Amino acid sequence: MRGDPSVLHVDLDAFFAAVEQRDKPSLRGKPVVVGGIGVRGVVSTASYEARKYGVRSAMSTAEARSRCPHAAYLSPRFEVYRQSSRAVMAEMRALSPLVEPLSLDEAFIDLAASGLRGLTVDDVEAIARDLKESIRKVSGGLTASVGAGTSKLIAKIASDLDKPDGVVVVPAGTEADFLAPMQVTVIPGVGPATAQRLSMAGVRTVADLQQLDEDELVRQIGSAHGTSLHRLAVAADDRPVVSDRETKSVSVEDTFETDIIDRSLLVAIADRMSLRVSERLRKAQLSGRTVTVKTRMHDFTTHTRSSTLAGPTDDSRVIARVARRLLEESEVGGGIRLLGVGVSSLADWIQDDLFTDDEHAENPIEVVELPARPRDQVGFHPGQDVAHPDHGRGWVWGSGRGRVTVRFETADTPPGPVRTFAIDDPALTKVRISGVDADEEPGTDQNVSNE
DNA sequence: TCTGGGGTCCTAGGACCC
DNA sequence: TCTGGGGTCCTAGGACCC
Repeated sequence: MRGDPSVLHVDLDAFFAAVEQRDKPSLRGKPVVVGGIGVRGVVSTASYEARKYGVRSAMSTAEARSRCPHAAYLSPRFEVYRQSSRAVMAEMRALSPLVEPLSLDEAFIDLAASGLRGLTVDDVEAIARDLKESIRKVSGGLTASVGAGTSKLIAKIASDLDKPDGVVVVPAGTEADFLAPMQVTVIPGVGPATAQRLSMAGVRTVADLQQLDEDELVRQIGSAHGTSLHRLAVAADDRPVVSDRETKSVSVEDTFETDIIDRSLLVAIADRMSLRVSERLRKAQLSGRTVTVKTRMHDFTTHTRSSTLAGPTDDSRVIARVARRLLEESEVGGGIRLLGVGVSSLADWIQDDLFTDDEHAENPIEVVELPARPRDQVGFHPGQDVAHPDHGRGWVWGSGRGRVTVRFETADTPPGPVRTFAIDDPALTKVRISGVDADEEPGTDQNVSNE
């Protein structure tokens, strides 16, 4: 354990909402809620003005609306948040080369890695205030809260104590006493289920936890969790700050406004998800061997099915074909509220031409507009790709009674808006996307281990 | 007014191998 | 011919985080 409080945890205050208030002056000083705005939406971030009404992260947007009807409800603009996040992280890296981002709005900084030694509480406070000032400058006025201590655990907990816009430095040597009076749930990793188990053993505060025998703790909550929690309770935390953590999985999922029973629609959605997963793998220069399909039923029970290939792939057609097979094996029952496709067992190298298709690798998605002949307008089926001059590219969600419903994709909110057209609307043209076409049999079966 | 989307890590059982 | 023990891989599910 280090002797000075040289681990910093930086947390941007109400990040998504703060960015929206920064960019739209009319929202400043007013309640702002960023998250899913549909019927099954959930709050990502509430501004401090909205929190006064009891609006919280992870709350359903419906509940947020009933608590604070006059707030502004906004869909997240991830690309904008990513830009600000990059600028803020760059300021942190100017302070120390060892920065570990935890999400867009949070990171650890190890000051020892920049050669600073024997830092006093005053030194660290001054560094933290300078950092907050430079963050404010590069981000157009965003505030951050900073915690500092001799370990990640202490820094993380400290950053939460004086939000927003605060600085809390915990002196070396005072860590166990600092933690003792707090609820066990302040320790990251102790959620509702663990708290419930601990409570049955009479443990509510960290002080209670400090008294508990390690063997007893392991019996209550399992070996890995018990051992680490026993150490964290007495502030024995030597986890290093690690930059460049490797990605372990890439996935896409979507909760539908209403449950879906139609298997052909589910297949069309799974194909698109496979395409998006493939695009993200390629962008990150990754490939993976295990494809997982996730389904959430109407009653919220969640199932996963996975299949591991003989070698890694980033090919949308291979991913889609495995996803389809896994989906076929999945129960649809009374309807599915969520579908997801993911790839894991990642390698940072890509299986070469032995198994993948050259032409496809170079042209992962190609959009070809077909001429709009009247007879092309009939026979829209779920998943059929279409284009519209005013709305861009989209795909058929459903059709019937002379109308066709199209879902348009936008860069920031992938499920995109849904619009309905007359089935003979000449502006709506059919489009073909190569890549995951149901009728193309790619014939790379040797890639699938258990076929 | 029911519960997002992107992840990480852990557990447990079965297959399979030595 | 009644029965081992360890290691690794795969699958499924669950807890947790932001």
